[in-house]
Amino acid sequence: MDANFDPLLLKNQLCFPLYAASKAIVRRYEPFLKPLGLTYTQYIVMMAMWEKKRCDVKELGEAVCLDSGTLSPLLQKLIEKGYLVKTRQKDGRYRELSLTKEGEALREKALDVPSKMGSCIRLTQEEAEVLYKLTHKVMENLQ
Amino acid sequence: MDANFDPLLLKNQLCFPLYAASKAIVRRYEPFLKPLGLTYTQYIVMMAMWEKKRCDVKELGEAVCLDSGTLSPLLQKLIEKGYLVKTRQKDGRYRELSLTKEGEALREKALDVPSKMGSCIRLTQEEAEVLYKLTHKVMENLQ
DNA sequence: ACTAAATAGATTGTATACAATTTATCTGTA
DNA sequence: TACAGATAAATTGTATACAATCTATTTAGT
Repeated sequence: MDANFDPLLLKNQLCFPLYAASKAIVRRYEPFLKPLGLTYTQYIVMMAMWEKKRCDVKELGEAVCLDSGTLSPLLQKLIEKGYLVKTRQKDGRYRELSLTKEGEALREKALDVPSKMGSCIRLTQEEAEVLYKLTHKVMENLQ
Repeated sequence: MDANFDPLLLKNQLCFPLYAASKAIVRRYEPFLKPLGLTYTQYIVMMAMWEKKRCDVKELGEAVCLDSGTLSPLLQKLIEKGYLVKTRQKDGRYRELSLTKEGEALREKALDVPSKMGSCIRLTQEEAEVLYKLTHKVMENLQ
């Protein structure tokens, strides 16, 4: 460790560019998502639902890394937009979320969002793979 | 491109793990920052101020990638905590931000935060460097 | 069956984020 | 010197995030 190394300089931070890049990317998504009537977080939730078709709030929260404090009002908005429905399950503590016809149909309109974003980000295939692996590793390793 | 490749599966997303990792890291910072009376965003702003000593709101915003809509109320909180002061400049459109004695002193208490976080994240030196470079590259390339 | 502990989801309170707008001030030009 | 346009910062409105708490329901032990 260099005696002159300042651990509190912004340019010496690892987490700050991660945080800034994440925000910049979310911001860049918005024009592609606006025509679908979705914010980025709503889009993530819809991706989880397109995959699962039906699930409870807890399972959804684990898939998208959000707690009920964030999900409850966000799901309410997706229900009001007509993309999801929420029903009570036999075990009255659970709610079952499922896609409406409109929610299913929205997937078609979203199909080209990933490739549009891909060309905005402009990483090589290899760089993207390394970044993918490292961010997953951060999530797994964090303690 | 594999015909079975589904671009909308969460596991095929590059941005989602970046977004999730960023949030997880910010969450992990909080217990280290709580004793300093700072949130993560406030800590980023204080790092910029420890480096610059004095600057206007626009320059600070560029350093930390935040706009005046986020900074105005956040700076107000740091001023109320006694870490910063804000004064009018000759050009009345500008405000000069500067550190108070307490703001300067806070830096000493923050010195071990980076190493504490480093051991939470548990990447090798090389992995950290690659991640650092790739997140910077994303910021530069994004268009 | 009764009830304490556990669990799922909702609510509350605080703090970001950021687009869009507003306000205050300054600058360039006729 | 007016004054239109530009610029910095603040405000407004909407949407997250998340810790902490609350409510409804179920489960386990007796």
